[in-house]
Amino acid sequence: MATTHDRQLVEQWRSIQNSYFRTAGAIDRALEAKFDIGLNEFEILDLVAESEESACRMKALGERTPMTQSAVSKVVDRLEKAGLVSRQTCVDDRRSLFLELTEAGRALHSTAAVEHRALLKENLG
Amino acid sequence: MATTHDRQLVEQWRSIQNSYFRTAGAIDRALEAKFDIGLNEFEILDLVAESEESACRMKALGERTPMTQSAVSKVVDRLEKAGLVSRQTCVDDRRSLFLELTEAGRALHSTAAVEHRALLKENLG
DNA sequence: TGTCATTGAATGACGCGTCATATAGATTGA
DNA sequence: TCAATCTATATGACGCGTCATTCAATGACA
Repeated sequence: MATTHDRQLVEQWRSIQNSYFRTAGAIDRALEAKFDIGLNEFEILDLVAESEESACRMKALGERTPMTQSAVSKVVDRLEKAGLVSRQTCVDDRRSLFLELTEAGRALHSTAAVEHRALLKENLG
Repeated sequence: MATTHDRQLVEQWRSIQNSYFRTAGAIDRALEAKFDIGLNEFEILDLVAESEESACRMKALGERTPMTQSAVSKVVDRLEKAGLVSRQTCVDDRRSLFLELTEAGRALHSTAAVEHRALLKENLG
Protein backbone atom coordinates (compact mmCIF):
# COMPACT_ATOMS: atom_id res chain seq x y z
CA MET A 1 0.00 0.00 0.00
CA ALA A 2 1.24 3.47 -0.82
CA THR A 3 1.37 5.35 2.44
CA THR A 4 1.93 9.07 2.59
CA HIS A 5 5.19 8.29 4.30
CA ASP A 6 6.23 6.47 1.15
CA ARG A 7 5.33 9.54 -0.89
CA GLN A 8 7.51 11.66 1.32
CA LEU A 9 10.41 9.29 0.97
CA VAL A 10 10.11 9.36 -2.78
CA GLU A 11 9.90 13.13 -2.83
CA GLN A 12 12.91 13.41 -0.59
CA TRP A 13 14.86 11.08 -2.82
CA ARG A 14 13.94 12.98 -5.96
CA SER A 15 14.99 16.18 -4.39
CA ILE A 16 18.35 14.67 -3.47
CA GLN A 17 18.77 13.42 -6.99
CA ASN A 18 17.90 16.77 -8.47
CA SER A 19 20.26 18.71 -6.34
CA TYR A 20 23.00 16.17 -6.81
CA PHE A 21 22.69 16.25 -10.58
CA ARG A 22 22.27 19.98 -10.73
CA THR A 23 25.38 20.58 -8.69
CA ALA A 24 27.54 17.90 -10.27
CA GLY A 25 26.43 18.96 -13.74
CA ALA A 26 27.15 22.62 -13.14
CA ILE A 27 30.61 21.93 -11.77
CA ASP A 28 31.41 19.43 -14.45
CA ARG A 29 30.44 21.75 -17.27
CA ALA A 30 32.31 24.68 -15.77
CA LEU A 31 35.52 22.73 -15.23
CA GLU A 32 35.24 21.19 -18.64
CA ALA A 33 34.79 24.57 -20.27
CA LYS A 34 37.46 26.46 -18.39
CA PHE A 35 40.06 23.81 -17.67
CA ASP A 36 39.24 20.99 -20.04
CA ILE A 37 38.94 18.56 -17.15
CA GLY A 38 35.92 16.63 -15.88
CA LEU A 39 34.54 16.56 -12.37
CA ASN A 40 35.98 13.13 -11.56
CA GLU A 41 39.36 14.17 -12.82
CA PHE A 42 39.24 17.25 -10.66
CA GLU A 43 38.22 15.26 -7.64
CA ILE A 44 41.13 12.89 -7.98
CA LEU A 45 43.44 15.83 -8.51
CA ASP A 46 41.97 17.36 -5.39
CA LEU A 47 42.57 14.22 -3.36
CA VAL A 48 46.14 13.96 -4.57
CA ALA A 49 46.74 17.61 -3.75
CA GLU A 50 45.33 17.05 -0.29
CA SER A 51 47.49 14.12 0.57
CA GLU A 52 50.91 15.25 -0.57
CA GLU A 53 53.33 13.35 1.66
CA SER A 54 51.52 10.12 2.37
CA ALA A 55 52.59 7.20 0.24
CA CYS A 56 51.16 4.64 -2.18
CA ARG A 57 48.16 6.63 -3.10
CA MET A 58 46.19 4.67 -5.76
CA LYS A 59 44.99 2.39 -3.01
CA ALA A 60 44.14 5.21 -0.64
CA LEU A 61 42.33 7.08 -3.37
CA GLY A 62 39.98 4.19 -3.85
CA GLU A 63 38.99 4.49 -0.24
CA ARG A 64 38.20 8.18 -0.39
CA THR A 65 35.90 8.21 -3.35
CA PRO A 66 32.79 6.29 -4.38
CA MET A 67 34.54 5.44 -7.66
CA THR A 68 35.54 1.92 -8.46
CA GLN A 69 39.18 0.94 -8.36
CA SER A 70 39.08 0.55 -12.10
CA ALA A 71 37.45 3.94 -12.58
CA VAL A 72 40.18 5.55 -10.49
CA SER A 73 42.79 3.82 -12.59
CA LYS A 74 41.26 5.24 -15.77
CA VAL A 75 40.84 8.72 -14.38
CA VAL A 76 44.50 8.66 -13.43
CA ASP A 77 45.33 7.49 -16.96
CA ARG A 78 43.68 10.60 -18.32
CA LEU A 79 45.29 12.89 -15.79
CA GLU A 80 48.65 11.40 -16.59
CA LYS A 81 48.08 11.74 -20.32
CA ALA A 82 47.16 15.37 -19.70
CA GLY A 83 50.43 15.79 -17.84
CA LEU A 84 48.81 16.77 -14.57
CA VAL A 85 49.87 13.83 -12.46
CA SER A 86 52.58 11.23 -12.52
CA ARG A 87 52.66 7.68 -11.24
CA GLN A 88 55.67 6.83 -9.15
CA THR A 89 56.58 3.30 -8.33
CA CYS A 90 56.64 2.54 -4.67
CA VAL A 91 59.79 0.95 -3.34
CA ASP A 92 58.37 -0.82 -0.29
CA ASP A 93 55.70 -2.58 -2.32
CA ARG A 94 56.25 -2.74 -6.00
CA ARG A 95 52.62 -3.54 -6.73
CA SER A 96 51.64 -0.13 -5.44
CA LEU A 97 51.98 3.25 -7.01
CA PHE A 98 51.78 6.62 -5.62
CA LEU A 99 50.85 9.76 -7.37
CA GLU A 100 52.34 13.19 -7.59
CA LEU A 101 51.04 16.36 -9.07
CA THR A 102 53.25 17.73 -11.80
CA GLU A 103 53.89 21.45 -11.86
CA ALA A 104 51.13 21.82 -14.42
CA GLY A 105 48.86 19.75 -12.21
CA ARG A 106 49.56 21.85 -9.19
CA ALA A 107 48.93 25.03 -11.14
CA LEU A 108 45.71 23.82 -12.68
CA HIS A 109 44.48 22.48 -9.39
CA SER A 110 44.97 25.69 -7.55
CA THR A 111 43.00 27.79 -9.99
CA ALA A 112 40.37 25.13 -10.65
CA ALA A 113 39.84 24.65 -6.93
CA VAL A 114 38.74 28.25 -6.58
CA GLU A 115 36.10 27.72 -9.23
CA HIS A 116 35.10 24.40 -7.69
CA ARG A 117 34.60 25.84 -4.21
CA ALA A 118 32.67 28.77 -5.61
CA LEU A 119 30.29 26.48 -7.45
CA LEU A 120 29.84 24.29 -4.40
CA LYS A 121 29.02 27.33 -2.35
CA GLU A 122 26.56 28.54 -4.94
CA ASN A 123 24.87 25.18 -5.24
CA LEU A 124 24.91 23.87 -1.71
CA GLY A 125 23.83 27.12 -0.22
CA MET B 1 43.43 30.58 -0.28
CA ALA B 2 41.94 27.48 1.31
CA THR B 3 39.65 28.67 4.05
CA THR B 4 38.17 26.32 6.59
CA HIS B 5 34.82 27.21 5.13
CA ASP B 6 36.05 25.77 1.84
CA ARG B 7 37.04 22.59 3.65
CA GLN B 8 33.58 22.32 5.11
CA LEU B 9 31.98 22.77 1.73
CA VAL B 10 34.13 20.07 0.25
CA GLU B 11 33.36 17.72 3.13
CA GLN B 12 29.67 18.40 2.79
CA TRP B 13 29.82 17.71 -0.92
CA ARG B 14 31.70 14.45 -0.43
CA SER B 15 29.20 13.31 2.08
CA ILE B 16 26.37 14.06 -0.32
CA GLN B 17 28.13 12.14 -3.03
CA ASN B 18 28.74 9.19 -0.79
CA SER B 19 25.20 8.91 0.40
CA TYR B 20 23.87 9.45 -3.08
CA PHE B 21 26.01 6.70 -4.55
CA ARG B 22 25.46 4.37 -1.65
CA THR B 23 21.71 4.69 -1.89
CA ALA B 24 21.45 4.66 -5.67
CA GLY B 25 23.82 1.73 -5.86
CA ALA B 26 21.97 -0.31 -3.28
CA ILE B 27 18.62 0.25 -4.95
CA ASP B 28 19.98 -0.38 -8.40
CA ARG B 29 21.60 -3.66 -7.42
CA ALA B 30 18.54 -4.87 -5.57
CA LEU B 31 16.13 -4.07 -8.41
CA GLU B 32 18.49 -5.55 -10.92
CA ALA B 33 18.81 -8.75 -8.92
CA LYS B 34 15.16 -9.24 -8.06
CA PHE B 35 13.36 -7.71 -11.03
CA ASP B 36 15.98 -7.49 -13.74
CA ILE B 37 15.41 -3.77 -14.08
CA GLY B 38 17.75 -0.85 -13.40
CA LEU B 39 17.11 2.14 -11.18
CA ASN B 40 16.43 4.51 -14.06
CA GLU B 41 14.02 2.07 -15.60
CA PHE B 42 12.21 1.77 -12.32
CA GLU B 43 12.03 5.49 -11.91
CA ILE B 44 10.45 5.99 -15.29
CA LEU B 45 8.05 3.17 -14.56
CA ASP B 46 7.26 4.88 -11.28
CA LEU B 47 6.57 8.20 -12.99
CA VAL B 48 4.32 6.55 -15.54
CA ALA B 49 2.46 4.72 -12.81
CA GLU B 50 1.98 7.98 -10.96
CA SER B 51 0.54 9.88 -13.82
CA GLU B 52 -1.96 7.44 -15.25
CA GLU B 53 -4.53 9.68 -16.90
CA SER B 54 -2.54 12.69 -18.05
CA ALA B 55 -1.63 12.69 -21.72
CA CYS B 56 1.43 12.88 -23.98
CA ARG B 57 3.83 11.72 -21.38
CA MET B 58 7.31 11.47 -22.97
CA LYS B 59 7.56 15.21 -22.78
CA ALA B 60 6.30 15.42 -19.22
CA LEU B 61 8.66 12.68 -18.14
CA GLY B 62 11.61 14.72 -19.26
CA GLU B 63 10.53 17.48 -16.94
CA ARG B 64 10.26 15.27 -13.90
CA THR B 65 13.62 13.65 -14.02
CA PRO B 66 17.19 14.89 -14.30
CA MET B 67 17.63 12.54 -17.27
CA THR B 68 18.15 13.90 -20.74
CA GLN B 69 15.36 13.65 -23.29
CA SER B 70 17.45 11.16 -25.18
CA ALA B 71 18.15 9.13 -22.06
CA VAL B 72 14.43 8.96 -21.34
CA SER B 73 13.82 7.80 -24.87
CA LYS B 74 16.31 4.98 -24.47
CA VAL B 75 15.04 3.94 -21.07
CA VAL B 76 11.56 3.74 -22.56
CA ASP B 77 12.99 1.65 -25.41
CA ARG B 78 14.21 -0.87 -22.87
CA LEU B 79 10.99 -0.83 -20.90
CA GLU B 80 9.04 -1.35 -24.07
CA LYS B 81 11.30 -4.18 -25.19
CA ALA B 82 10.78 -5.74 -21.78
CA GLY B 83 7.02 -5.49 -22.31
CA LEU B 84 6.45 -3.26 -19.31
CA VAL B 85 5.30 -0.13 -21.06
CA SER B 86 3.79 0.77 -24.40
CA ARG B 87 4.02 3.91 -26.47
CA GLN B 88 0.72 5.24 -27.70
CA THR B 89 0.47 7.83 -30.41
CA CYS B 90 -1.21 10.99 -29.34
CA VAL B 91 -4.07 12.20 -31.51
CA ASP B 92 -3.95 15.93 -30.71
CA ASP B 93 -0.28 16.20 -31.57
CA ARG B 94 1.16 13.44 -33.64
CA ARG B 95 4.73 14.31 -32.69
CA SER B 96 4.00 13.37 -29.11
CA LEU B 97 3.63 10.00 -27.50
CA PHE B 98 2.18 8.95 -24.30
CA LEU B 99 2.97 5.93 -22.31
CA GLU B 100 0.97 3.24 -20.65
CA LEU B 101 1.93 0.50 -18.30
CA THR B 102 1.15 -2.92 -19.63
CA GLU B 103 -0.33 -5.47 -17.27
CA ALA B 104 3.13 -6.88 -16.70
CA GLY B 105 4.42 -3.38 -16.09
CA ARG B 106 1.77 -2.64 -13.53
CA ALA B 107 2.45 -5.91 -11.75
CA LEU B 108 6.18 -5.46 -11.69
CA HIS B 109 5.86 -1.89 -10.59
CA SER B 110 3.69 -2.66 -7.66
CA THR B 111 5.98 -5.27 -6.20
CA ALA B 112 9.19 -3.44 -7.09
CA ALA B 113 7.85 -0.25 -5.52
CA VAL B 114 7.64 -1.97 -2.16
CA GLU B 115 11.29 -2.91 -2.38
CA HIS B 116 12.19 0.54 -3.63
CA ARG B 117 10.47 2.33 -0.76
CA ALA B 118 11.99 -0.03 1.76
CA LEU B 119 15.48 0.65 0.48
CA LEU B 120 14.87 4.38 0.47
CA LYS B 121 13.71 4.20 4.03
CA GLU B 122 16.71 2.17 5.02
CA ASN B 123 19.15 4.48 3.28
CA LEU B 124 17.66 7.90 3.86
CA GLY B 125 16.94 7.24 7.46
C1' DT C 1 -1.49 28.95 -48.65
C1' DG C 2 3.48 28.77 -48.58
C1' DT C 3 7.53 29.58 -46.12
C1' DC C 4 10.24 29.59 -41.88
C1' DA C 5 10.92 28.67 -37.26
C1' DT C 6 9.81 25.60 -33.50
C1' DT C 7 8.81 21.44 -31.09
C1' DG C 8 8.54 16.18 -29.69
C1' DA C 9 10.97 12.41 -30.19
C1' DA C 10 14.57 9.01 -32.16
C1' DT C 11 19.19 7.88 -33.55
C1' DG C 12 24.35 7.28 -33.95
C1' DA C 13 28.86 8.36 -32.49
C1' DC C 14 31.31 8.78 -28.52
C1' DG C 15 33.18 8.86 -23.69
C1' DC C 16 33.07 6.98 -19.30
C1' DG C 17 32.14 3.72 -15.50
C1' DT C 18 31.59 -1.19 -14.28
C1' DC C 19 32.32 -5.89 -14.05
C1' DA C 20 35.17 -9.73 -14.72
C1' DT C 21 39.54 -10.89 -15.51
C1' DA C 22 44.68 -10.70 -15.94
C1' DT C 23 49.22 -9.88 -14.12
C1' DA C 24 52.75 -9.16 -11.06
C1' DG C 25 54.28 -8.76 -6.60
C1' DA C 26 53.69 -10.03 -1.57
C1' DT C 27 52.67 -13.21 2.20
C1' DT C 28 51.94 -17.38 4.68
C1' DG C 29 53.04 -21.80 6.31
C1' DA C 30 54.58 -26.49 5.74
C1' DT D 1 61.99 -22.62 -0.33
C1' DC D 2 57.94 -23.60 -2.75
C1' DA D 3 53.16 -23.76 -3.28
C1' DA D 4 48.88 -21.54 -2.41
C1' DT D 5 46.70 -17.43 -1.51
C1' DC D 6 46.09 -12.72 -1.37
C1' DT D 7 46.70 -7.88 -2.79
C1' DA D 8 47.53 -3.62 -5.88
C1' DT D 9 46.77 -2.17 -10.25
C1' DA D 10 45.61 -2.58 -15.31
C1' DT D 11 42.81 -3.91 -19.11
C1' DG D 12 38.96 -5.21 -22.36
C1' DA D 13 34.25 -5.98 -23.30
C1' DC D 14 30.09 -3.98 -22.49
C1' DG D 15 26.05 -0.98 -21.21
C1' DC D 16 24.39 3.42 -20.63
C1' DG D 17 24.01 8.49 -20.83
C1' DT D 18 25.13 12.65 -23.57
C1' DC D 19 25.58 15.52 -27.34
C1' DA D 20 24.60 16.70 -31.93
C1' DT D 21 21.78 15.75 -35.42
C1' DT D 22 17.71 14.28 -37.88
C1' DC D 23 12.91 13.81 -38.99
C1' DA D 24 8.25 14.67 -38.82
C1' DA D 25 4.55 17.47 -37.27
C1' DT D 26 3.00 22.10 -35.75
C1' DG D 27 2.59 26.93 -35.47
C1' DA D 28 2.93 31.70 -37.11
C1' DC D 29 2.55 34.98 -40.16
C1' DA D 30 2.79 37.11 -44.68
